[in-house]
Amino acid sequence: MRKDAQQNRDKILTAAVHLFESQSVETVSMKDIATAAGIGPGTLYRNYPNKSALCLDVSLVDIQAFVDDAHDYLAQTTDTAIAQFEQVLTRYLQFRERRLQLLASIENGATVMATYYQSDLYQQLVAVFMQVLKPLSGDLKIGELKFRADMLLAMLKSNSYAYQRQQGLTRADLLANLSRLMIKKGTQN
Amino acid sequence: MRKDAQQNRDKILTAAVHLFESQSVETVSMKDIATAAGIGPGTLYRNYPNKSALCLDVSLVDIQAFVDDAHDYLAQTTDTAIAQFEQVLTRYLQFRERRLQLLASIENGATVMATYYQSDLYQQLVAVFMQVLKPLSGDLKIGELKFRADMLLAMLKSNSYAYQRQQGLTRADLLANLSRLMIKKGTQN
DNA sequence: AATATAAACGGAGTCGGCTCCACTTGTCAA
DNA sequence: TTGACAAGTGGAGCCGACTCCGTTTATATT
Repeated sequence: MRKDAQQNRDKILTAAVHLFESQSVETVSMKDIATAAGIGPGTLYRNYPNKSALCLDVSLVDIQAFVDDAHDYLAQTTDTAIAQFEQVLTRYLQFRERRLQLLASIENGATVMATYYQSDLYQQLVAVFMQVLKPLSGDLKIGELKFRADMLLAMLKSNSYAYQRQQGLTRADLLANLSRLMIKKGTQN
Repeated sequence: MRKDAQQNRDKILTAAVHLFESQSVETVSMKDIATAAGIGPGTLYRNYPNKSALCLDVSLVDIQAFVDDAHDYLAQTTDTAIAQFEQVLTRYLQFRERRLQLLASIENGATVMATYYQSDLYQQLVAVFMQVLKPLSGDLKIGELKFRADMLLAMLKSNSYAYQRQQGLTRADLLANLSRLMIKKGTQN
């Protein structure tokens, strides 16, 4: 990779982060980002095939931070299995709310999501949820556990928001419902 | 409503259905539809605020057909509860595959989805799944049952496709995983 | 039938995502 | 150092979703 190309990549990311901080993601156009980075639209698009991909790259660090935070928490906690599940879920929901717009933009991009699902980071995310689901679920084959973690992440996507839309379903209700669903009686903690 | 306005509404729907049959939904532009219907873009957009809304209207009849079909099946079946659950889910997945493109377009429109969730039709859809989930789940409060039905629908949305992306998860696997999750031992059938 | 008017029309125009390609520049071999 | 060329650039331009508004028309009233 040429040195100037690397510099441009950095400039894009910095510009995008700044713009996304000062305006809503939707109202920031790709042209705005290119201009702020001091480059042309063509260059922007050679680095990122579409807006969703750029949003994903901007968010990567935050997603990784969530995963790391969850690992730290799980490494040192003495909470019950249920409390761990609820704790991790709560943090995930908080993270999602903080990055609502970026995540919505990412999740609307079908091709971007397809590659994201293949990524190591997404597998780490799944692994975190598998870890907290495992003690709740009795003895489950690994594939089944993975399925449940995957399902959880799918239903919490921004375009779903089962719990937000269903008027009057609070986060506490969501947690309670999910716990009840995932817990096999007699096997927790 | 003026008579000519009603006629235009009909023409739009007919034109849209025809075009969606002969090309992919994505490649049909709103202008194409307007032209085929013999009206201007302005008129099209007065009837449907966006493409997603039009796609939803085109799909309404199919969704209703699925609901009716499921009701008919449930009214006359003697299958076990598990078989009923799998039967209804299978038909739903088949319906979704048949209308993949339309549903994807609908589900990408956040505002359209928000109103769809409020609609009677969506409530009917939820009710169908509540009906097949109920005998699997032991005694659940109505709210909890509704939550699970909602969750199911959310995870099966086109932009999720948990099962398709997770390479090598067949429809049979999906059914098996969901059954295992939803069945409370000792209460099925 | 004539008229007033609200309802509806349609197409020119805006805006944003994205592409294409003629041009520039960093790099490396000689 | 210089020349060749792959790598990279940037902006004009396309296309499609969606809006705005001056014009037309159905219909209710007289």
